[in-house]
Amino acid sequence: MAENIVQGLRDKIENGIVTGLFAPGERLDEVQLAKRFGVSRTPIREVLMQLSAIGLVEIRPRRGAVVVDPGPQRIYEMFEVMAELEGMAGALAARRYTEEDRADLLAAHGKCERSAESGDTDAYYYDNELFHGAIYAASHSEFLAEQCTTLHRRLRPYRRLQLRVRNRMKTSFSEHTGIVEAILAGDAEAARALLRSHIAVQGDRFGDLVSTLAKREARTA
Amino acid sequence: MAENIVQGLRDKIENGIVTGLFAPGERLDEVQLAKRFGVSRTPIREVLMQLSAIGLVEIRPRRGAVVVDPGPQRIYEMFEVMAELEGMAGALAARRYTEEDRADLLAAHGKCERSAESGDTDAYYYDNELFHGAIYAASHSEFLAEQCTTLHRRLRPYRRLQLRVRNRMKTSFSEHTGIVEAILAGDAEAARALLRSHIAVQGDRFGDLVSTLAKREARTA
DNA sequence: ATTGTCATTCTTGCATACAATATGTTTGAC
DNA sequence: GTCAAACATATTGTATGCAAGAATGACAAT
Repeated sequence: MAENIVQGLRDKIENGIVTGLFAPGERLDEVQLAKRFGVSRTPIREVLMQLSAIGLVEIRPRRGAVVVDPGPQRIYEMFEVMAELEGMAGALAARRYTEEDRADLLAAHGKCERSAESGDTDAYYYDNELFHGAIYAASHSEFLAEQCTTLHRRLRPYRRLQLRVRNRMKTSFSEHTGIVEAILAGDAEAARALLRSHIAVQGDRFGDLVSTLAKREARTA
Repeated sequence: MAENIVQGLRDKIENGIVTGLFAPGERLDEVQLAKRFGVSRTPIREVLMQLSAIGLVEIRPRRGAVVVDPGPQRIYEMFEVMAELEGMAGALAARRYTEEDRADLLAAHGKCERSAESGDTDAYYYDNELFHGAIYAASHSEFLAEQCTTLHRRLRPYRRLQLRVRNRMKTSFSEHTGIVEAILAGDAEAARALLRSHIAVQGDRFGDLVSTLAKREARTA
């Protein structure tokens, strides 16, 4: 019974938020959650504080915790920052990647190819995470990798929504190919530019995102 | 007696870490802190978890919390990311600033000028924060501003050290001038480049940082 | 009928008690 | 004399209890 309880709970609740089990705006009652998971309120509180620090929930003094519901504007901003950080990771990776990094990157890219062809969005979603993780690792900046991973996690639900847009998966994969080429060619600025536009929610994609959000909003209301 | 207790404690302990009252690597004993601040262990634990989520302390299961001691490598990486984010904020600010932003930026710049001339590093440190805050605000990206502010806080102790290096304050101020000009001219890429090199710990400055860190290390040991 | 106020209830926030684990020290055996 | 094992102690992790504040509902007054 190490702190595993808290850790496990954190993952469960975080996952619940990410997958929509806990809807944005929903109130997270401490005793309810405690009963639900068969623990006391203390670990629940600690989990909620952690999630609050990450920005997934908001704790209003004396008024409990609610799942944060970032508006389209804020989600756009988050993607904007993510694009910049990923671009940076790509640029660093292009300059610093080792043989090992190269192998990992190609392996992840291969996995993405297979799941893209099979049309399995869930598989692609997972392999896509691997792919981006490989880039973070190749940047050889631990801090940057952590920042990217954290943001990636926070954006998880919205990325998932985006994959649903028609053809987004195939497009995404073909963008990956260009990114891999740029990195392996050691072209830092090309890698940066390609990753930026790969992540950024630009043009039509912003509209797609907003409308998908609206749909989900309607469903939960 | 709202959640002020936890909030107040968080500021106190965070500040203690930042100012060196709690040295890097120091163990943070829950009962000691509880006695010291006249509260029970519960709020202390909550504070420690929050600081852990921010990355200021590390909590090892069953082994307590210690003040994180990032090595030079990691500190360098943090500045690297900060440089990129500030550059981004500057670029956005150049495109989006309003009349109000312009006034705030110039005001902050003026304050920096006065404290730089007076040679007061503490005053300059504070005004410098205002200056950068004005840029974040002008970027009109709340999320980016939050990220920048958080990182800025984490890097606080090292920035302070840097100001001690001879002439750094004057150099910093003259760099500010260029940044202001680029932003107000609406030149996004110039603003980005100038801010990047303003923040980045490049060339000699990395050596300065490491040696200053080593000095401090020796002092606390 | 609507609105304002008061009271009750529910929930959070802090403290304290209890349980479990890790670490350090001591003792015994080889 | 040294190493290992066991026990004791100290410290973290979890539960529960108690108090204070906020939300909700009811009742009364306009």
